[in-house]
Amino acid sequence: MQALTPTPVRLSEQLGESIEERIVTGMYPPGTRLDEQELAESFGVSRTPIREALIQLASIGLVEIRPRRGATVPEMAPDRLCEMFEVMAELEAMCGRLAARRILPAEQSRLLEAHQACEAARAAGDPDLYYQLNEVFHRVIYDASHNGFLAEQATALHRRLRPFRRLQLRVRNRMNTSFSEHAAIVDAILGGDSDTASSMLRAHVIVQGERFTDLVATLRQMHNPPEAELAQAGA
Amino acid sequence: MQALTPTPVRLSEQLGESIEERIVTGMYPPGTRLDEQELAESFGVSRTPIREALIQLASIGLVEIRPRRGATVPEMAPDRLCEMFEVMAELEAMCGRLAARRILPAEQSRLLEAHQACEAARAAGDPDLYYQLNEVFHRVIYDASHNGFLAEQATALHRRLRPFRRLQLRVRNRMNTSFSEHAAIVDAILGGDSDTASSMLRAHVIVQGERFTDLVATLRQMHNPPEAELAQAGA
DNA sequence: AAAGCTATTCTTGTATACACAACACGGGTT
DNA sequence: AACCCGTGTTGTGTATACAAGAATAGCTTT
Repeated sequence: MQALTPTPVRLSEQLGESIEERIVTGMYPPGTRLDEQELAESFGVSRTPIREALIQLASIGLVEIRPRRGATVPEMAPDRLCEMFEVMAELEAMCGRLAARRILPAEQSRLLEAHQACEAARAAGDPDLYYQLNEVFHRVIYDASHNGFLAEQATALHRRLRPFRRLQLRVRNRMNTSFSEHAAIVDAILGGDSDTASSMLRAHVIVQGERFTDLVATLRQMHNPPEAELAQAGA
Repeated sequence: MQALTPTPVRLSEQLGESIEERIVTGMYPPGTRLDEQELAESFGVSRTPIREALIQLASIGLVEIRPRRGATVPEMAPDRLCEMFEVMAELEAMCGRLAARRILPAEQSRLLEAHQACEAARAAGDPDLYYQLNEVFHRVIYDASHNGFLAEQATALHRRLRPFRRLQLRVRNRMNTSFSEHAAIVDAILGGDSDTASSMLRAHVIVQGERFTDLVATLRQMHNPPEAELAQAGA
């Protein structure tokens, strides 16, 4: 049946990514019931690969499956989200600490490039572009830690927090402060100062999870699909 | 068909745990091909729940699924294992740091109880019992961090490293050194010294991942199912 | 005899069918 | 009128059937 692609890979894998996309973009806000039949029809496949995708997403924590009661998008309590940011901060700090000690010349170049790319986006005042390049920047640091498992864990959690980060980039002039923090982080890593790199990265991430009120506002915004944002951009 | 229980929970869930058990106990050593039909017959169920269990295990990293080529128990390269211990050490350190600041009176009691239970096992020279109580000890610290997400992550990784930890408890007098390290950790946490708690826990875990030769030996032992152990227990 | 190609077989991936539990709705009773 | 119980419907959980790709073995050819 294959409604999506000539399927060189597992269909359930692709479905998982599609469903994940629908969750993190807010198309399926927290609390949504994920009916297997509906999803199956929506994707033009049978229930089997849908189930497999849901199980996979459930084991990452992106959906919640209760026996005989189906799958739902879990409600992210604000404190839960803070916990996740707290862990993210520590993972990033660890990446920075290791990267400062282990980074290779080629990676140093990549780090500088990523940083300069962010600068361009900041100067242009483009939050969406900055958001995208910011991901690259952090990913370079993950890889420079030379701990593949750590990099995987960090990437996974980063992806899961993606929607929240993204919305927070629009508050105040977060983009500018974020960029100046990046500069200090680059200095510390390139200078081999692992302690500074570590603590700066921790602080860089934690600020996003610390502002409770911002966070709650962000969550509310996710529940009501971003009409305000669209209106803002459109008018 | 339900060969296992009157199934109050998902069958694939239980099958996943059973298969996980077979993997971590060495019944399915790294590199083993996990044939869906064989597993299905072995458990007296159809392929469907087996597939779901395998997918779930794959998303935790406990098995590896390559499209159209089936599931296998991944070969754990020693450096990969070191990476995992490095991350585990950092998670434990974070738990300790937070626990030292946030632990409640009731949890303080539980920590002391767990520690004293370990002491009993150490005095009795029972590595298996010590191993078990050691898990409880660490779990108390995870919970005392009052970061549920962190506790989940730490528990998951701990489980995944279980078989390696377990075998390493038998080398030298690891049990005794482990216990004295525990004592210092308890002091630091109860004394509210988060920095000490953090660095002691980091060191406590990292030693297990640092000794490359021990680790390689452990891996080899996993490939040749533990006949020595069985003979020891049987005779 | 060795190498390459083809056919067969075995296993995974997907679809469909069936069973059973949970929820909803309606009728009866207190 | 409100609450309880039974029945119907909906949707999950498991089994089975079918299709397609990958591995293998046998055959042909050089």
